[in-house]
Amino acid sequence: MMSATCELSSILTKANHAMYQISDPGQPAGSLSLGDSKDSLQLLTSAQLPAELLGPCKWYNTDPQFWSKQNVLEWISYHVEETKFDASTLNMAYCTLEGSVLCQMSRDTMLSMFGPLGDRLYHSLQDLKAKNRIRESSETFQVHMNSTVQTGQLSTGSPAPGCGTDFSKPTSRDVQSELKMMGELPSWSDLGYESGPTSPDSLDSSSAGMQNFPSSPDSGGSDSELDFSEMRLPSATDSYQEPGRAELKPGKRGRGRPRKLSRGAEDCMDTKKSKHAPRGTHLWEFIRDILIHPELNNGLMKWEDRREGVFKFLKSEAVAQLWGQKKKNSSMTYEKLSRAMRYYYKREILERVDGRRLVYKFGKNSSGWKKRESIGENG
DNA sequence: GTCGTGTTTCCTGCTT
DNA sequence: GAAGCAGGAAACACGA
Repeated sequence: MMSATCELSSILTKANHAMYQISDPGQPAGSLSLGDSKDSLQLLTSAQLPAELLGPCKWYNTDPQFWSKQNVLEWISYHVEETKFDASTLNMAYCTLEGSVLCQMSRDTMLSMFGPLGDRLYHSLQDLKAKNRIRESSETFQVHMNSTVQTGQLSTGSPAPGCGTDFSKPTSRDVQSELKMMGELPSWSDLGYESGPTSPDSLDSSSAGMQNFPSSPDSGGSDSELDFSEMRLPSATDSYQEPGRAELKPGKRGRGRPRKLSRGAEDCMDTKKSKHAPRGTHLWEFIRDILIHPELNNGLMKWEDRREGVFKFLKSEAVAQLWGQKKKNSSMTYEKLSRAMRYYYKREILERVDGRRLVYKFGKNSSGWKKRESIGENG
């Protein structure tokens, strides 16, 4: 029971990680590299994604017959999230079947395997099979049309969900150039969380070379339906001086967090804020998740004493940037992150480790980092 | 609208 | 001097 929960949680977490990956790694000097990460996680559960954003998900656009285990996992994770299904009741072995195997199953078989979720999964599978059959034939038609009429952007007329591209949104190039301006900024692809073309946005953006723009949820319900507008990185104009702040005496600012842009201005930039956005994973969970995936965290952090929950930041700023990516806050720094970490002392989620820089320890109110709790993880 | 929570931002002072 | 730590203060986002 626990293991299934943890595993699925970890899967969802990985999906979450995929979300952070916002550009192809330019591999700046000193940045992280994992080598070939093609086989690494490409999970996209899209918990908060409306169905219409799922079009570009790899599994969505692939005939279930050809689904890899990864696709199957993504698909199941998506439905788990959508239905708020208790993942602990799932047998993880069933979640990593090949698509071809899945396709041969009867409804009853799926019911017995996935319980109440089986029915939904079965119908979803049937729908997707049908959809992909239709699409294949329409694509064949479209290829023909493209070669005949060079429109550049020939609409199929019945795009997959999520195809309603807003081309006014920043493209991957925008994002990437912003990233370059920021200097080193490891993304989850750097960490091995290659999201691949599973992103709901990636379909549309593929024309701009944007294959890896994941979206998605968090393990705990995410704070985000990610899209380009939200992943926007700071431009020169973004280092905002808040209204009112400028009126303070020069050289010295007032205490406290400066006000952000006015509502109106904010809305212009970020229309999605109005939607309810469940809280994302907390910082400590984010940290924990990095730690319990040592094969993927690629030297960002390490355990000093796994049993005791003692860990160390190896690339503090990189972790902060990653956290910033997750929170869509490109100005995140280790200093700020560490302040948030220090708030955990009071709540005993973290404990102080005196005299050691960049070293923290999980406290009694944290969970999921112990080996037993993070089944399937090493470290 | 209010409140609580969980940050985020900035600061000062201290330590390594 | 730089980086990191500690913690105060205030702002902000979000859910209840």
